[in-house]
Amino acid sequence: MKIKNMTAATSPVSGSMTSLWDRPGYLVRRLHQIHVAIFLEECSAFGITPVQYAVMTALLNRPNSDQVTVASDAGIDRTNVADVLARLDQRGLVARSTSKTDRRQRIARLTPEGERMARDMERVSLSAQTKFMAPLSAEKRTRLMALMTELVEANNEFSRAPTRGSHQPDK
Amino acid sequence: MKIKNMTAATSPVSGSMTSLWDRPGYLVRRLHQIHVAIFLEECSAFGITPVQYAVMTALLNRPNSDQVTVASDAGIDRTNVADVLARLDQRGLVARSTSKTDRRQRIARLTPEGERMARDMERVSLSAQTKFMAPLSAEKRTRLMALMTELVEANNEFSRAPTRGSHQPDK
DNA sequence: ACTACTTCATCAGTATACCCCGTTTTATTG
DNA sequence: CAATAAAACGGGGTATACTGATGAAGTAGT
Repeated sequence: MKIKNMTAATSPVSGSMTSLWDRPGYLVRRLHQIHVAIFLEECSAFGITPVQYAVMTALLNRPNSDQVTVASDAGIDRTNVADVLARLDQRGLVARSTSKTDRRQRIARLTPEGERMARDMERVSLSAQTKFMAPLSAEKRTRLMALMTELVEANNEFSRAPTRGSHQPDK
Repeated sequence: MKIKNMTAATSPVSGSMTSLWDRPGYLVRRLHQIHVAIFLEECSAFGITPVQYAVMTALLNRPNSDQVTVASDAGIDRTNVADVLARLDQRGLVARSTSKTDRRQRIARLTPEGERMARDMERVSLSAQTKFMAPLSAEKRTRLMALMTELVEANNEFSRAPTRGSHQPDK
């Protein structure tokens, strides 16, 4: 095909010529896009999306959580969690009930099938990670993970889905 | 606030206890989430989303492109570009017409208002970038950008919206 | 106890992002 | 040149992600 460097030829633009590739937001969006594509391909046998898997993992680590807790644990918007849980419920992977101590809360937990599937998916989830990070050397992978973690932690408050909990015992 | 390390206390889970924070996909998703939130806040006066801004930038750099070219330049799915262009068209920021040389193609270009807004947005776009990357030192910012660029380039093929062009004259 | 505030959930609405499928138009090939 | 392949677009469908509003249930202040 060879369509290379034709921007300069066809662009009558004057000054800045800002490339999208210089923008962190563009790179982050593309990275997200790529990861979702790889994850869906690797996990096509399960028909589970990355967000659904995050929710299932959150419920695996802390069963019987209300929706706010799940949202916080999984880093997902409150409103969205309800939709995701409804889909998982409909597939029989999650069960929901009203809390007895606080009748506002809806408590969610994995069904036996859901728990089994969550554990089974660990393998393909790992292979998706591996495939995603494969182009980088081991050292670069470690550095990237550290930088992303630092940036997410520092900017946590800006998201509508801030995690209130701890992923680490906090040194 | 101080809600720390309550996972271990409430989780009856046995073996693996995989934290979401160890998964690159989770970090990438959160990073994307956070960036969108910051961008929308900084650019609230314009009412433009990150994707819409990417499309406008693509049209600024290469006017009169068909939708496939815009999709490739902006790193967006083909189907999605049509929706975004329709919204920008409706707001009078973009004009569309059928190509004379290939009647399958719909050619898009910025209107004068669209071009003015795209240029005006450069300032707020930059401040959104700055705010997003602020928690990292200058050196770390550079490293992160380099790592993300490398990973996007290497994994470009896996995305549904691979860029066919070049952001660099290629070496 | 009554009011005011907060919290949890839900609904409606918008935008992104992708899929599959079908139609039209162009390009290719036997 | 006709049959076939390929490309561009659109429609229909699903899932994520967030805003704003509403209502229900719990908490706190007076």
